[in-house]
Amino acid sequence: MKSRQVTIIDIAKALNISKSTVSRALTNHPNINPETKKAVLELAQEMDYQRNMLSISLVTNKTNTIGIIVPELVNSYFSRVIIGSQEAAYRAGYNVIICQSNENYDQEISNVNIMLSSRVDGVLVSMTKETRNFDHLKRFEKKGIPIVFFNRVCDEMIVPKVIVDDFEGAFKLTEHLIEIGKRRIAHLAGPDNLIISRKRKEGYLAALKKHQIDIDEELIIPYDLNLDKVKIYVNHLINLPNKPDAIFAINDPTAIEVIQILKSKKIRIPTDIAVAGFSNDNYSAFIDPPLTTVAQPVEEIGKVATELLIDQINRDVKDWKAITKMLDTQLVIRNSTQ
Amino acid sequence: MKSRQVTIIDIAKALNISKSTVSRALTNHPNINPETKKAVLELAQEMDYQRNMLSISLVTNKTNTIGIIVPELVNSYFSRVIIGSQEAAYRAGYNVIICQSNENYDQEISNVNIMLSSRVDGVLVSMTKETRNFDHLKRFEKKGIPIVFFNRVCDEMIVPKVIVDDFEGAFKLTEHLIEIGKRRIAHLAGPDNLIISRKRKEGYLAALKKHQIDIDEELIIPYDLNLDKVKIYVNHLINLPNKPDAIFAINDPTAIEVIQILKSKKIRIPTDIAVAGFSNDNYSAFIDPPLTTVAQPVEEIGKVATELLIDQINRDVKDWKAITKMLDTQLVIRNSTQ
DNA sequence: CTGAAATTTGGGAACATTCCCAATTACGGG
DNA sequence: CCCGTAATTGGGAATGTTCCCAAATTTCAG
Repeated sequence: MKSRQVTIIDIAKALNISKSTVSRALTNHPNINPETKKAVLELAQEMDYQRNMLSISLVTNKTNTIGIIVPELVNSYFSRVIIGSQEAAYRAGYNVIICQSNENYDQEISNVNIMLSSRVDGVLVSMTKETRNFDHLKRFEKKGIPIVFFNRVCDEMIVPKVIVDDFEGAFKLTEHLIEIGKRRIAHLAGPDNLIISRKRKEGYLAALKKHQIDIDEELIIPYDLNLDKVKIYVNHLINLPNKPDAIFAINDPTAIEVIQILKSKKIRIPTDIAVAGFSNDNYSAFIDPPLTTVAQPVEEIGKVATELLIDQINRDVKDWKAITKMLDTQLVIRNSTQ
Repeated sequence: MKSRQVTIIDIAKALNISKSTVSRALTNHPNINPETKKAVLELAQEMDYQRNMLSISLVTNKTNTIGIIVPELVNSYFSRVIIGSQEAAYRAGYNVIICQSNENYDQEISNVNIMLSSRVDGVLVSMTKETRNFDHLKRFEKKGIPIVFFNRVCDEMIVPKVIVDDFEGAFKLTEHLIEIGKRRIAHLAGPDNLIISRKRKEGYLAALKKHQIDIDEELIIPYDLNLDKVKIYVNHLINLPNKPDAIFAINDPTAIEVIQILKSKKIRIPTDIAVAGFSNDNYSAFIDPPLTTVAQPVEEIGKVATELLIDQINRDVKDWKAITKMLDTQLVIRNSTQ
């Protein structure tokens, strides 16, 4: 049971002045006698007054808070995006509230409601892997609350988006695998409704095509990003009559899981099977063998998305701009492929 | 520029009833005609009404929000605590706002102000490594806002705390190093003002004493947790005339850094020098060689701390209870020591 | 039918603040 | 010393909601 906090009215009464004057003193308003201001400031300090953002937000219709909706936090990718975002937000005087959808569509809807009732000034969203209907996200637009997508973006909505060049990253990576002599390159692909999954797969296919390697559908496994299933897929792949000599996983956690499984079966990496991931998560360099992957500027994504969002917040609805920023990736070659 | 949102008054006007009635319909108040309620609910849905938590919090003097102040987020330890906390908070109907102090005392003070002006119902705090004065944290207590410490706790304040048995963890770990035949065990210790640093060091010393190994002060290096300095200390240690045969680092990130440095110098782990850490961060199992460490139930810490906090929030100030929960650790032996 | 009780509704204060407009006070030139 | 202007202050509406109390309406026993 929180006790009542000090208000400007308490200060006003104590100094026998009006709350308007106290408000002016506290907000650097020009129309105030410096002496009065000094007295107010001193008493405020002494009483340990803290302004109540709730009422300020209520009257100004601005909370200086942005919301972030991510599928999960255990994944280091989203944590890092949040770190980048928080920093940019903090610098611009914004707070951040974070909601996890746990890759669950209904929870994403409930997250939207939380953001709406908290009256955030804008939201950053990366959708769940099961989101196929976007009505809940369109509610932000309808209410004039800017939304910016990152990573898992929504094609249907014309709003700012921050992504990386997934096609090119996957292309470079696959080409690298070909260059080291691999020919039967398997791909643990992501769910087809996510644009990043499709782009990465397209990059993979384009590289094979360029090097005139026949596409073997058997080597392309659509996978729902549930790590528990990786074992099944890897087992399936290595028991194929014509088994792969490389596995390109949709992301680093998956690739690391693949490595663990291959190691447990005494399959040599990369001699027997090379393994590569995507994202360059912060421990990918340390695992054994170190993982070849495609680095994304993850914190940068959070930062850019947040800056885009705050810019949007400061515009009038009719001046909203739907820029899509595509950031570059970088191939990071480590021992899992050489 | 956010546009005006739908309010209960809009609904009231549309249905030609009073805002009180609308409020009752929306809050499951018993004194309302079911028909009226149905009409209100339907219209609210249709107009996409979302209650304004700002005004609700203002009148109820309750935000259903807890604040978390942590030194940093890059560290996987704190991220994991937050995951545990968020889950427990969410289940109890609380939102979470997170502030990073970046291990900086002044920023911690500013974080306190943010929490105070956001009128959080309670706070979870893990202090910076430089915090030696606690006046800013005592302000919460003075204002009747419950505070719960975890990991880096404050001795001076009699409030709930959640810690792990650092002494015992360090003791078991050091004993393990002794059992595998190591005698000159170095310790990269944390800052002395942090209780966890002291406890871990005491555990280390107690194990040496139990096995009648002389304490060599030269092997105990107080270190400020700034990873960049690890290289200097490791270099110093391996250039000692009587160099160590094991290094026990205060935490996993430090231990991993130590491993990288030793590997770069072609020092064999664990044959020449064994390495151990503390926390069992989520990638410690994957590095090469896999790191021996002391596992803490990190998510559990966040969960327990949050539950303690919410319990405290629901009590009257005079019924506050200052329980300290000590959770158990577990020695995880991996190849970096065998 | 009547009147009392029960149900349902409305009005308005309260929450802490900002901001506009009006009122008061201070200042300075003639 | 007076009056116009500038500086400073106060009053009160507004923000969106809850909740108390009173008013209105309905229900039903007699």
